[in-house]
Amino acid sequence: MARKQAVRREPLDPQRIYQAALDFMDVHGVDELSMRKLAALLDVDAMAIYHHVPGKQALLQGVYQVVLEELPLEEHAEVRWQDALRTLGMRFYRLAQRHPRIFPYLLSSQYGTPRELEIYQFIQQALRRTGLSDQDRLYATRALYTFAIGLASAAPTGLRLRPLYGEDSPSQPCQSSEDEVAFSIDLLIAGIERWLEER
Amino acid sequence: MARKQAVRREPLDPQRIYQAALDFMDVHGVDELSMRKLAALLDVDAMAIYHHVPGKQALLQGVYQVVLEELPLEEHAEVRWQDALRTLGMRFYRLAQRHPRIFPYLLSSQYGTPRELEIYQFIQQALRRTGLSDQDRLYATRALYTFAIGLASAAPTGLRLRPLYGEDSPSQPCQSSEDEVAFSIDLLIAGIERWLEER
DNA sequence: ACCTGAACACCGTTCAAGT
DNA sequence: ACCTGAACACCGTTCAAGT
Repeated sequence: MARKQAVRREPLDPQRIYQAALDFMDVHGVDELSMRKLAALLDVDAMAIYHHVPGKQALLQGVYQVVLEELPLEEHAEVRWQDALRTLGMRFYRLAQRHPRIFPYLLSSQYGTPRELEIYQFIQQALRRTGLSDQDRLYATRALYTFAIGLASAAPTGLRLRPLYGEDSPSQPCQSSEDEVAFSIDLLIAGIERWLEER
Repeated sequence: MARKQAVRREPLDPQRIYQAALDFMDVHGVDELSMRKLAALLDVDAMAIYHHVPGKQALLQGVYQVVLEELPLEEHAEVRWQDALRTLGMRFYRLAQRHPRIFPYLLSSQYGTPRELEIYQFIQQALRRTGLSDQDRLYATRALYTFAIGLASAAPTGLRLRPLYGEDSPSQPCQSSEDEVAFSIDLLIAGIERWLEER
């Protein structure tokens, strides 16, 4: 007991709190998390957390930021914009798949994180190489970003239609796959290419 | 007081409960809703609701279904698939705009409603007219549906990036518009058309 | 500086009881 | 059949106090 207290005495910073919350939610789901349980997990009084994180909303935002930081964003400028976007999309999909219980929920919590902005700018940057007009590039960026949000929200649970189909309709779409996501991204890229040809 | 009780004595059915919850959440947001407040709104003891709706999760699902039923789905078979999809997309966008406080949240509540399935099948039906293979049509349907979810989740709040930009960057994307959504949908449609040309 | 503990104003939900 | 009211096991958060 006294031993346990002695073992862990780093003084509880935001990163450690976010990480513990993330780990817990990955296992138990978003609804199960409470400030009190999280505190117990960190071996600390419930209210200690409030000295490092302003409240629950901020906690969830912090977790979201931590998750998004798992997404690699190095830019290789020599790469075709099509490949840059395809890679980003697939990575984003895999990230959402790694955290299926929390991604849809975090997306709904209205306020963005800095990392989200970086992703947005990455897309914008890649599209700069297409020669689209400013207006069209803005629109295309948002189309891609919107799609990514849909992907994160829907992919983990197979488009949320699982409970509506009977078990016995194997041809129905109950699992998303890498193939499918690649197809979707290519659809958007092909749309942009066609727009470029016709402009 | 006794008068008030006399005025409203229809005996409280699920539809009326869902509608009251929807109206409340449109004004006050999702987080503000509680079973107790909803009961007060319906002029009823808190626990009366449980005789018509199994619990809060079911309540939210019911509300989601009610909202989605606002989306018109009549099929005009003679219309080009491109136009059918464009119309559906724009209507879905406008619906999300009419309920900006609740759409992103309802999307995150994991389990689908029957109406969601109908929308999915509407898309599938429209794409049947393209001549895509079964596999490709399935993929394309899901790409479009995924995009719709992103739209509903992101559009109401301007892609959730608002707080990340300074007030003073007018060129930045803080409002989605009909134009922009139309552009996005056309991008996906163009992608499908190109796929058809190349197959 | 960092953490604690009691307290406040709520929750969703169960269950026995009322009419 | 439909509703009520008390009770249970929780919440997030505030605030004064401890070390």
